[in-house]
Amino acid sequence: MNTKHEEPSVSVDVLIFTIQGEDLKTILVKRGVEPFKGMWAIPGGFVRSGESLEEAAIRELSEETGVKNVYLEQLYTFGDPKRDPRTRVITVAYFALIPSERVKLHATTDVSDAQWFSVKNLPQLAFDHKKIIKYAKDRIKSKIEYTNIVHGLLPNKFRLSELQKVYEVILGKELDKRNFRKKMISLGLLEATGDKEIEGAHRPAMLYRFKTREVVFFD
Amino acid sequence: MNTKHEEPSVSVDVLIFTIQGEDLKTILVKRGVEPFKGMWAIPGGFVRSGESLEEAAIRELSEETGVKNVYLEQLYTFGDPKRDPRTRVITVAYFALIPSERVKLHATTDVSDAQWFSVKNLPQLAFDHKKIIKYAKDRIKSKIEYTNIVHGLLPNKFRLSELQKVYEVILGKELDKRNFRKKMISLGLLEATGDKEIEGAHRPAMLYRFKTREVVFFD
DNA sequence: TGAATAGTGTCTTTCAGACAATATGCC
DNA sequence: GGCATATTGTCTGAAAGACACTATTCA
Repeated sequence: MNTKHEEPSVSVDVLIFTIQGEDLKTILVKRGVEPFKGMWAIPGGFVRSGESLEEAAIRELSEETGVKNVYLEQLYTFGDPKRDPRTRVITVAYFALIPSERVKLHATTDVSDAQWFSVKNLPQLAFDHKKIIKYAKDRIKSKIEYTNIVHGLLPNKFRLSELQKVYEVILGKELDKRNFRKKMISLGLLEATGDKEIEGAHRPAMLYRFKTREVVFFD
Repeated sequence: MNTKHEEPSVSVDVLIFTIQGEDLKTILVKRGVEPFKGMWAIPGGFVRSGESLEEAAIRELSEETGVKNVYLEQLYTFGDPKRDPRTRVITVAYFALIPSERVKLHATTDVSDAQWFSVKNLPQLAFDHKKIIKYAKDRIKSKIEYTNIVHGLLPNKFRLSELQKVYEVILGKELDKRNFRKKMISLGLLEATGDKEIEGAHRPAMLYRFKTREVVFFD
């Protein structure tokens, strides 16, 4: 039997998400090299010899944004032989969630530009990256319904109305305030900090935090 | 910046599951080559140059069992640099579900043996395969709760009591017959075939089938 | 008629969802 | 006092879960 295999290259792509205002946004980089030179793409790079896939993802994330210690999850591995028109590249996609306050961008050497884009309004994308982003959106959308991963998108302390807004943006629909708060409190994953946030000419809000930043499944 | 990357090898491992009696079982092969020669392992092999990951998984599945057209899903990609003690191998794990009636085994060239094992009673395994099997069990366990993938473990027509047994084996607990049937029927995914199965000295059971073998999410 | 599995209904509790008024702080 | 956001409870309907008896077939 033929067990020959020409070795494919393996890359890691990292979808970096945050919430800004009414939008779920993701970082795209303008490619400085062929193929698809000049087009927008998900940040990524090849896996180095000593590093694990997750380490590679953390490295890419750090190169792109400088942030560390954020929520990171393996999404899916895309390996269609024609997804890169030149050579065989299998890519392991990860997604990261970062709080909007920590949003910065680093310029890196092999990209001529990097920018946040609303996922509702994406440019034309290199490779199969459109499909990958859709896959990530679907994963996040379903997973905030039965886990606490939303903590990745929020600062340590937050108002319940901020939390609700994140859900509304990701689910793409408005939620009832009373039912939302009742549900969130009853899950037992939040604790009131005792602090209040004074933000304007109105009643200040109690600040909450997640008891744990570990992933908890509920339902 | 150093973008050098020594190319890792990429393999596809396929966890093949079925229900037999009271057990969830999976196929393991005895390795005929180093590393871990003589130990049991999940069937797998290297991805060939022209084929997609899923095609590679289908090929492995077919080599191992001869079955085609079964439920197949990408599980996770394992890429720790030390998971293979000799060379760098990144493996994309898939799992397949096959109905117990279609259980057969093919001997293949690079294994000296292949056998079904209850996942409750596994031998020592090569590589990180113990972890991979646990990951698959957890995925199946959670996914039968909100999708119809259980159809992959059943023949076309089946008794509701068979269906219930599959759930009980995978979830590891007994279920109430009346509530189970009420729930299954109410999901609207089943249809009565009109046929009955006569099996012994007792009332024959109505046979049902899934309206579709596509994956349907519920809840 | 006995053995074995199939098939069925009610009650209670829990959770989701609709819905609106009062509270607090700053200006 | 006016403005802006925070905070809170009730009712209803749907679904989950506990629970036991009758039906059918064959030996």
